[in-house]
Amino acid sequence: MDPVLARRPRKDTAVRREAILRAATATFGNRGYTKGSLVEIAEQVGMTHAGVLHHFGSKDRLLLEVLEYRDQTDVAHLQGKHIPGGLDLFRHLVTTARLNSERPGIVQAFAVLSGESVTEDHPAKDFFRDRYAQLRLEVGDALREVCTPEDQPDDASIAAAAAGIIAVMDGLQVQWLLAPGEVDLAYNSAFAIEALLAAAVSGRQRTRWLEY
Amino acid sequence: MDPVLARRPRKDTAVRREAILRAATATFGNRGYTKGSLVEIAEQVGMTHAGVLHHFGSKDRLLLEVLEYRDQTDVAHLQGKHIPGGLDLFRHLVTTARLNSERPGIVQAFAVLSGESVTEDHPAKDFFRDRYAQLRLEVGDALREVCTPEDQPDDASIAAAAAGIIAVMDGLQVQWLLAPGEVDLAYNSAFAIEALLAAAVSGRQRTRWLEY
DNA sequence: CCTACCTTACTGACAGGTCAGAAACCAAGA
DNA sequence: TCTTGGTTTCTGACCTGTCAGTAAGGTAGG
Repeated sequence: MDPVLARRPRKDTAVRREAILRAATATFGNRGYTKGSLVEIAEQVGMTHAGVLHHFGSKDRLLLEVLEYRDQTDVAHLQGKHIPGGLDLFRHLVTTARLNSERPGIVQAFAVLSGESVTEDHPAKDFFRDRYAQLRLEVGDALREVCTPEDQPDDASIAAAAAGIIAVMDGLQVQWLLAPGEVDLAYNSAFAIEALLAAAVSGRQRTRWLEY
Repeated sequence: MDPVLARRPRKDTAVRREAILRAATATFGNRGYTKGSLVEIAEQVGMTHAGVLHHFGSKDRLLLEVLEYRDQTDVAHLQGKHIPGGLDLFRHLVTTARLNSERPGIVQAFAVLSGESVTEDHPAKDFFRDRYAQLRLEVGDALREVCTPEDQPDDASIAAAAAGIIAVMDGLQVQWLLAPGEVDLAYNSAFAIEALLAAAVSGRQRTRWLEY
């Protein structure tokens, strides 16, 4: 028996699995991972929950595939499928914020799941830890790229600004999801990113307001 | 029968209820509200889960009392039990961030619960919506107070800076909980607060890096 | 003909909530 | 002081519902 010919999926299986991933994104966003049930996900694609388990094995694995699928489709719309560097990265972040304000479903899923991920033994804990670590590195590199080589900020400022930029985007999403009419996600994100960018770049000559 | 004399609690009931609230804070922080069970909370105070329900009526009501209890004890350590205004408010925020880095339990509870609160029909949704709305107002007022009366920033900048300051503190907490060794909660919070403060105050004469 | 796909049927675990009653408590009356 | 009666506190048993996961079987595609 040919092991390559064996266990090959049927032709529209990929489509079916994508439908499940989208349904799971919606359900995990609306209800959270713990409360979101496989039955609810399965119903959206006209299946029983056992059918979903056939495709993904377990609820944990489904969650991880949902997160990877989101990351993958997020980069897909970028030209070159590659996150830019330097100032372009910050322009990309602002564009992403604007784009996000048109798709509350995905934003909600990520906001809910990243919050849940800090609980004990959460299946997405490693995913978010690694994701944040990588994002901090990329944003930090972009910050250094923006500065002139002879006037580089110290490492602490770079690290603080990078973590802050990522943090403010996440935090604004939660406030926006709770009160969409009161919080302008795109504008506020842009404002905060620029503020942190300026603080890191202007470096030592900026005026100090607080002692810390 | 005198309705005042009737239904009076016993003398150490308040102590018992506080113990339950602390246990619930720990459990909701570690497991989340949905996954955290009344049985686990009850065990920490040497009770059955029916005993907990006797005191708080339902799991939802317990959660709300936990949140109020946290807010209450948070203001208690302030002199005058009153959140300051002007520059003192931002100093208070930095102090709170430093304090928070010594009590991961409470930070975790708030991070997890605020994330969960954006899900459908979550019992803490109103709490967090109202809390953020009030915080934005207070921070916004403090920002205006810091500026000179003749050079007030526009409303959009005030709103963006206020929401951003709150957002960055929340977002940093999540990153810190996931990787305490890699993220300096206190320093990064102070850096971001100062950056946003500077951006709002310096107003129109600041250099622009991004178009938005 | 083999196997991917999916259903039906089922299990065991665990959840929050209800209820009757035991026990400790506490104020008021004798 | 002793008793009495109502009340708070809390348990143990139980109910109903939900959940992820498993097993077995059928069907149809390749």
